[in-house]
Amino acid sequence: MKSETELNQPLKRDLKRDALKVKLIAAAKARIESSGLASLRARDVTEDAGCALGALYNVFEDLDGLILEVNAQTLAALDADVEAATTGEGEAGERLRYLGQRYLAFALAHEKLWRALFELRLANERPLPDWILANQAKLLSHIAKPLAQLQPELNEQELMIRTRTMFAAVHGIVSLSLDNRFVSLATDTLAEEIDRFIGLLLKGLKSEAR
Amino acid sequence: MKSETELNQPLKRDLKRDALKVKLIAAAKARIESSGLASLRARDVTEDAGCALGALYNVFEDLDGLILEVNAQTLAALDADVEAATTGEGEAGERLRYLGQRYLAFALAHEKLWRALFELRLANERPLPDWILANQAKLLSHIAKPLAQLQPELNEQELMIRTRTMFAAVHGIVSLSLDNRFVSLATDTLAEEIDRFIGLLLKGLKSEAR
DNA sequence: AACAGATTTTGAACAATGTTCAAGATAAAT
DNA sequence: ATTTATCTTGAACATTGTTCAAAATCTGTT
Repeated sequence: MKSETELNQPLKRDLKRDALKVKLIAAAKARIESSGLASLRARDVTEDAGCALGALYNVFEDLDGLILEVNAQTLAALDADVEAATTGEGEAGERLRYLGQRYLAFALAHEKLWRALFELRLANERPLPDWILANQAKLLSHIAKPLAQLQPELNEQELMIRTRTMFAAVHGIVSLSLDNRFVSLATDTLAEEIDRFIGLLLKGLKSEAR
Repeated sequence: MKSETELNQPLKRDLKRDALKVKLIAAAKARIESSGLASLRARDVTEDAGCALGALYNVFEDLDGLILEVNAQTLAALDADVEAATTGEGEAGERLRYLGQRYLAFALAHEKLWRALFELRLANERPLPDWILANQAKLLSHIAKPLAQLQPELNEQELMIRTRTMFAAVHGIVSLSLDNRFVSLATDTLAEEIDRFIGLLLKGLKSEAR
């Protein structure tokens, strides 16, 4: 009635459900990648995935739920991309500069998916799910590690705040540039500018440290 | 046929048209201020302004056109607010720190209107109108002036880029903080964090200069 | 195998919303 | 006053996210 015998193999129903979930996420990701989040349509996605319109609402709470899954994958990809920048050896400042370049490179290479991370606004103040917050925290930890080396006197709370500030600053530069808001810039000039900017912060930190 | 006599007083038609424009902008501004850009509705605005739904499309190209006007007013208000930070005397670095505080204060005081500046995404890559770009340039000039004093060796092009970078960084910090307002810092901690951050940049600049 | 109960799938229908347009109202020019 | 140009109106249209009742499918039991 409620489930199969105690030690259970997956039900066929659940397999289909999972398969559909995967197909829907893939379809949504492809759509966002090529046309951007703003033009994502429930009908397009379900057609691409080969299911009925209503099926989306069996598998996800709503369209936002589906988008969140795409964003989770994007965050995971960004994390993998950035991992190399902190695992490598090298001086902490160098690693931070490299992180900045990686972040810019990812944003340029997957612009529409990357933008979707920040464009999604959940309705009625619905909070982000925990697993997305955890992914974000993991990303920030890649900045926190070298920063902690540069500023060993910071306690955990302070380190978190400085980390977030540093990320937000670089993100702001990348974001505003790709928006073409205010002023626009060639991409290699942008890379240089970010490197110079992080270098400036590092100089500031060093002159603070002594 | 096409217009009244050569030296013309304003036509009654144009007066009405202008009055309607003003009322629509005021209504849209009030709606955004209280509920945010995302929940702005053409029907709400026209009802508030006391005109028919279709009238909006006589006066503006579309709803985005109306929003652009609200954003223009917000930019103008921000400009007025920030003006004091650069006209006052004081060392250039001090002025930049003060600018950061002003920017944060404005964002906090007019959060929804301020967010609308960046949330508006024009359809099909329609470019921002020139008069909005000019407003933005004027704002940036308030940063450029003290920055030029600190880095007199920069040519105009470089100065513009550095200015934009500095704005984008501070904007990123403010923006991300207000986005995560559940997890975020208390507003006075944020103010301190921004001041410290700008101070760090200034330290970097000084150690560069020598 | 066959049946009954539970679950899922489907797509038509609904509600919300930006935009258009033809007809009536108003203003301008003659 | 009459004609011509323009504006105003709100019903109608197109697009979209979401729901729901009926049909299809799956699961456990006999």
